[in-house]
Amino acid sequence: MADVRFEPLSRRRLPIDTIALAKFLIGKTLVRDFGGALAAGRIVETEAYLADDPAAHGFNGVTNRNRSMFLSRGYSYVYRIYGMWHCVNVSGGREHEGAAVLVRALEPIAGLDIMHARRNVANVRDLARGPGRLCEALGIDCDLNGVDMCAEGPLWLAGGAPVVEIGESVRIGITKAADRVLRFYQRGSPFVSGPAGLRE
DNA sequence: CAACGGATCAGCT
DNA sequence: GCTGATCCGTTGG
Repeated sequence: MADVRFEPLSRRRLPIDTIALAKFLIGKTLVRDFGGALAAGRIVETEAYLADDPAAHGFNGVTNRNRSMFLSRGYSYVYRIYGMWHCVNVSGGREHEGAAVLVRALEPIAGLDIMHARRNVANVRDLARGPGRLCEALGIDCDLNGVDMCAEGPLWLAGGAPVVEIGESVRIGITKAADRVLRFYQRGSPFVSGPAGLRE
């Protein structure tokens, strides 16, 4: 029987609106199960990628890579970036919509020894501050693409603190639609990625 | 602290 | 061929 703190969120609790989902996920928990050993972190930073959004991988329609973005909300979309890293999203919107929320940073809360074993950094702060780093810390790769994150399995979403102060900014590292304010973060958290000006 | 280059490859043009 | 939802070590102010 799993720790009650990590009970999966039910799909009907996930907002259908993708911007609302990106904000909703701040403060929730991302849980990774390595066959019995758990690692988990509190989500402190997200970005929304919308259906009519040139920066979103689903903008030009379904491809083999982005297929899981078009599932109903609450499934993982994992892809490889810059040859050596992975990024994990939570699919958003209605089925076939092609929206997603990128999980950009975590505050580690469980299984820190597991994360340290996977990432060669001294500080807890550097374990999962950034989308590539958090995937490395939690052992997330393309094998975990398309999993149901509203049920216990290798990767799922659980509850968290109900209220946090949420900051907003433009998204990081993109060139298309770079002026849209679709990044959300827990204001003031040292576990948020990006320059200091984008954490306040 | 900011800027820059290297690592490394799937997906597209 | 080129680009990219990144990270890290090094260099310079």
